[in-house]
Amino acid sequence: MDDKFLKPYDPLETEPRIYQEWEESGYFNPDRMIADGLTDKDAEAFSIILPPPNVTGRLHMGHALMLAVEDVFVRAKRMQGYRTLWIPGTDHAAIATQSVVEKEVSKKEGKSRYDLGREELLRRIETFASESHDTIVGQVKTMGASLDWSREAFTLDETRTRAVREVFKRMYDAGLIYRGNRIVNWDPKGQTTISDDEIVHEERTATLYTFKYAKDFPIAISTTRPETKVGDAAVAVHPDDARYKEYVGKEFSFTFCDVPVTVRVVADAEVDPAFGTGALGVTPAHSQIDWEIADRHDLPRPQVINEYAKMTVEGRLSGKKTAEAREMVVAWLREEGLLEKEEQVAQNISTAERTGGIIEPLPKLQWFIDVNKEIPGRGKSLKQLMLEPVRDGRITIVPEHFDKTYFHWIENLRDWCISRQIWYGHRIPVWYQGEEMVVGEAPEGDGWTQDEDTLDTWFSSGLWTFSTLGWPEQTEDLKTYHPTAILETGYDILFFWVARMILMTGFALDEVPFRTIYLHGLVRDAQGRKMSKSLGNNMDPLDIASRFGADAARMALIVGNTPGTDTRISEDKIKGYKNFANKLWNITRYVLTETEGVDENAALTEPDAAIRAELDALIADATKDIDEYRIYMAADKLYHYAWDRLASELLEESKTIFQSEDEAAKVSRKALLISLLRDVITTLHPFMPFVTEEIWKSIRPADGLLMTAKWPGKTV
RNA sequence: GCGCGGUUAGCUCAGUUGGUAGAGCGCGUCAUUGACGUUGACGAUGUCGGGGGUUCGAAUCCCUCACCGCGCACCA
Repeated sequence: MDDKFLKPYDPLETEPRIYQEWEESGYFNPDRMIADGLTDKDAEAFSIILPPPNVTGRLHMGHALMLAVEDVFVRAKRMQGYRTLWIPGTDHAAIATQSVVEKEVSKKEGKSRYDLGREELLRRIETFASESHDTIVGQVKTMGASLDWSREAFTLDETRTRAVREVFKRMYDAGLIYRGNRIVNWDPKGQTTISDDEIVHEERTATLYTFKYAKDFPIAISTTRPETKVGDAAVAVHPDDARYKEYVGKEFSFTFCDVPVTVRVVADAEVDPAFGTGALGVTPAHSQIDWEIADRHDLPRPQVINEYAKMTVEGRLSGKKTAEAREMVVAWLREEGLLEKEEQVAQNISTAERTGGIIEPLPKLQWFIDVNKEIPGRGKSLKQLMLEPVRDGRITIVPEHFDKTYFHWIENLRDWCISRQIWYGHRIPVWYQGEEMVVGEAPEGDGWTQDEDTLDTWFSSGLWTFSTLGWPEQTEDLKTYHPTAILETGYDILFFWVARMILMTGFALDEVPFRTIYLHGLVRDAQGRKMSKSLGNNMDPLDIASRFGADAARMALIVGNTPGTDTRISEDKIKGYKNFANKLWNITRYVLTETEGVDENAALTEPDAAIRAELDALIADATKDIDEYRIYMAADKLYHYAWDRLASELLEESKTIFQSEDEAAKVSRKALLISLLRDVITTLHPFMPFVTEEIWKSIRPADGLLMTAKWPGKTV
């Protein structure tokens, strides 16, 4: 027996060494598996593309969960003989990464991005991104992820840029991408537009003011933003509202807080006659809903607020911030005796997810993807392209009930604003010269200027399953591994990302990006709180791995964690699985000691054969659990078998047998123990790859790496 | 407002097609030079949120109510 078993299992010493062996073997790469005859070249493919972590710093426990779950599937399938590929990568995460670096620069040097300039800021971001990348790769390896590093991708590298430009051009040519002047979500703090999904609603109390524009104006209106009223073009009332019927169609001009304003009274069914005075002051340029009302009634759209959330009108409000302007307008209303009522109301305010800035709806010339337009030659819209595969079962969501959330979101989807006024990211592939415009690749010759804006980061992540496989080239990888088998990610990015992948893949490849969406929940602390910097309850996967081992962290994240449900993690739980690793270690020590030199193929006695059959049944069960995405159950079953059945019962009763005079029983039991241990270690490998691999070296020294061993009972 | 999920042992959660409730942690008692104290044995605690229904039988299916959490939308 190996001397190493005389000491308790030491994950810290073992894990990095084992990972290095795996990497050096080259077997994370399926081509190598095939070349060495470990995988059949005609075997069914099984592929997962790693959701690329943002290069914004370090990984957290949510990433550790993602890696653990995906590695379980990948290792199990690899052992079952599938042609298995798991591709790593990172995401440039445009807006997220740029804000982190901007904050840093502002804190350390007191400089804004405009002080640095585009080129210098980009240089800083790239340095930061590359450092983050290296940290992240190190962390991913620590967790034991069996990723094929030879195929690593980055959302902003050359191949991915080619894919982005190609999709952009095809969508543009299909008339799905258009440039339009529309009201967008402007983040004055980040100085960029953002999509609807990047908005976070915060509940606050606000004052609702009820007043008339002028003494001789017949209708009172209510608003929480009186400063915007200098940009009003209409007052809208419900068509059936008897109170205001006589005014519909009439136009009124007056001076409102030094600003000349003309409003028309219009009838619009969207207006709720029961709210406030039943009359709505319409500010087309600074409210989404009002913009739509303006569409219906052909109203002018005077802009009165700029990109810095400052007033652009003449008079006393000129150049004032909106908050200050609001107070001035209220003061003016009081002076003029126009204010009728003030009340406190609860209000959801829109803020930008990344910067916390309060969103200012502004009309701007931006790029959009039309989700409702029929795709030429396809007879359906992008929206339908997103709905159909989930409806007809080509894509399954685990857990299933999330399909309702998915449908609900898509049905309410509006055109996707894809241009951003930040500098880090894929620059919009459009070049201008005078009236001319070229889309796709840079045109020859001088005098062309590229669009200043960059693309929403989700545009490039939407291509991830096929851009990582080399598209638009028709590569072997693309043919073999696409569609991918599983997309495993957090339910919180179902819309941001998952839906966009279905959209992009449906459009570009007329295919689904994956067959199954496995959604994991949030990892919370022992008290059920979200992990956050401000609470100081973050767990660092590296720290956990160094104290308990990555195997223990993986088990703790997987057992009892059902898809779609948040999970709590505590050091106690992780410690429990560290003990389990040691338990396996000691089981091995006992079996090795007792079975030295015995015939492992000896015939089993009847009772021993029954025990062997019992494990076969359990493994069949656990295999089915893995196939049906219940890895939390598979892990739990194997854990209990190893500890409660194998160690506590079978090993204990073996002691009696080994002390007895029954030689046949002894021989049989020894062979049995060897075979039970071998299969327990094998089937636990996807869950606890390090300790099982280390044990394998001692129990099957001639059989190569456990990661390439055959899964008992099931092959592809 | 619309939608989704949850409510099971002190705590955290499993419970796959309906068949008289499970795990981990914690707690209690006992054991011990044993493969392992990172141990073992034994033990206690449950009107499975309330009510109703279907069924021979419901934690599980249906209806309803309550509370908690989340998502989307949003009233100006």
